[in-house]
Amino acid sequence: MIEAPSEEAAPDQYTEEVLSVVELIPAGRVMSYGDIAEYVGRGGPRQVGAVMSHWGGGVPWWRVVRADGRPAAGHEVRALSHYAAEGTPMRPRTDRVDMSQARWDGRTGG
DNA sequence: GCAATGACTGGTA
DNA sequence: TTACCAGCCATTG
Repeated sequence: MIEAPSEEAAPDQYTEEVLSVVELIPAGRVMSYGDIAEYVGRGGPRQVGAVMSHWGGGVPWWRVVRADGRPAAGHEVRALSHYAAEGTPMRPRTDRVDMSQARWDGRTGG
C-alpha cells in the first residue's frame, strides 16, 4: 500500500510501480535509478529520481543509489546511517556503496 | 515547438 | 575522486 507523506495529489501508476520496486528491495541491498527504470520498463533514471524526489519519503529511498553507488543528493548522511544499520557493503575510505555486491538484481537469490 | 530543469548514466581528461 | 561533456526521458514555462 502506497500512501502520500502529506495531503498531496495521488501518484500515477508509474509512480506506484517505482515505489513498489523500492519497497521490495531487501535490506543490505541497493538498486540504481537506471535499474529501477528498466525493472518497471517505463521512462528512465531521471523519471525514477523525479518520483523519488516527490514520493520517496514513503519508501526506503536510501536503498536507491546512483550507478556510482552514491546515495541521493542532500541525504548522503541519512543514507550512511541506514547502510551501517542494514550492513550494506560499503567501499573503504569512501561514503559510497559497493555496487559490486550491494547491487540487487531484482531477485532474492534464486 | 523551444528552452530550462532534474534524487541519472557513461566516457574522457 | 572530481570535473566537463553528450545522451537520455518527462515535466514545466
